[in-house]
Amino acid sequence: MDAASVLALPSTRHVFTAGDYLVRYGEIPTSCHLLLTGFAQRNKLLPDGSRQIIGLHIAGDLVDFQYSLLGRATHNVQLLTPAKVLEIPVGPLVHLMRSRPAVAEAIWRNGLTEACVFEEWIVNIGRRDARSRIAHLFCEIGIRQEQVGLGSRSHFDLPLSQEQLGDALGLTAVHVNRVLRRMEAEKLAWKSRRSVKVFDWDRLAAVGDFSGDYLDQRRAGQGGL
Amino acid sequence: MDAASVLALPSTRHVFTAGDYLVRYGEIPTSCHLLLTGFAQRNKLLPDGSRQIIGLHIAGDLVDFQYSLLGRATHNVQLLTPAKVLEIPVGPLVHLMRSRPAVAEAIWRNGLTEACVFEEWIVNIGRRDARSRIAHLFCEIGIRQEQVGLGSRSHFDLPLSQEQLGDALGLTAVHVNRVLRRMEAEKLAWKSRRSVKVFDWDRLAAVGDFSGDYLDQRRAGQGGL
DNA sequence: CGCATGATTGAACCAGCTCAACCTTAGTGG
DNA sequence: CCACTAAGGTTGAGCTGGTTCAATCATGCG
Repeated sequence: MDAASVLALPSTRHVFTAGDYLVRYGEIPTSCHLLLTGFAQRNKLLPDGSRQIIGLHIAGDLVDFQYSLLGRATHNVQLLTPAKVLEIPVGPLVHLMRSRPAVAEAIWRNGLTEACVFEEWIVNIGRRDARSRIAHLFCEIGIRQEQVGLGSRSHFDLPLSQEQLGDALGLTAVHVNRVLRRMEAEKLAWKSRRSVKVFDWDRLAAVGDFSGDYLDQRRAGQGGL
Repeated sequence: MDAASVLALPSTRHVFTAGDYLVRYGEIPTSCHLLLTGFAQRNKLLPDGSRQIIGLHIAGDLVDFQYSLLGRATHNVQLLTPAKVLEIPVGPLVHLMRSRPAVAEAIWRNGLTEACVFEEWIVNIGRRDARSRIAHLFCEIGIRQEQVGLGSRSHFDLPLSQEQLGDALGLTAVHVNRVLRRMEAEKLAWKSRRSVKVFDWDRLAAVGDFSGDYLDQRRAGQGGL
């Protein structure tokens, strides 16, 4: 199994608390992180102090391998919750990928799926209103967690404050709050401190213009991947 | 040379006109495209008919290789100008990558840089106002073209209509127009039909909160890439 | 010359922001 | 077990960047 061979690499286990950094902007990375439990977030800061969250990670995600191949980190990676993390030196992982193409291709496909998520985020932030953005994000996270066996699409963890939700969606915490209240009143979905309950999945997906196709990692193309 | 070995693959040359599709949403890709001349754009359509451009390509870009490894295209790729395109079957390219790790790694690094551009787009659209968004995009395209020897950062081609500029930046054509006029009056930059003249690069970069670091492909990390 | 596409401008409107106050909740220390 | 506190949620009021709609102007092209 690919996963087993990654886990067999030299690595160290760490326990972090919410808010801890896995990677800081500008750092030269020497290792990457496999999130065993908990949630993480990648973000960039702007000169005026505002923040944009550019991606979310759930347990099982190999958080920053791709980026660790670049000379400098282009963003921060920070934990949203206490978490257990496996820290894997980049060198051995690259070596493993060279010797086992199947591993390389699995990791690569993983990166492709991530790119598809990026695309969706751009569309979401660029062209949808607040309600649709929130709905789309809820759908994405619901499906991703269902895929790895954490909760179901109708009830799953999402430990983001309204402020952080705003930072992920290009919105203000105040506005997120109002829209969340509205979505509750509409019986679409309900967000508590750390989780989401979806009352009507089909309607939520329609509101968010969500199609989960792009999250399916098993799609294989011509190239033999 | 890596580039030479890619060019030595079986491939067919095509000449397209502006607006032609290289890839359509939902298609099953069997080949990828190297843009020899001209400009291309990747986009997604929304149910209400609006469009979000999620990336721009200039001559020299291997437009959609990464995505051709997925089962179905997740977006459209369309030409902005007449263009010469090399169409390369995916199979042989994957084979080449397996037999020549250096090629694989070059292509991979290329994909990483693209991911960095994605990140910046999310930040741009999510957290910057219209003037900064436009400034940032101008800087990005200017540097990218300078890198490959097409024009200079102070004067380069950018054959996007104001409508298309809006679609790339999450704005309206009308608003793009007004902001462009303002930027001209401020002697920041001037956009004609098909090109951009930058009057004051430093100020433009400051307005767009632009740092070109992320576009540098030569950055190499620990992994030997 | 005539047409089509894109640029420009004005006016009214509104989704989302800002500012500021107040409320709730979950810890924490005693 | 309770008082205290800090972080985050909720709400109101006023404002504004960007949108919408619609008309007019420029331009390139057959």
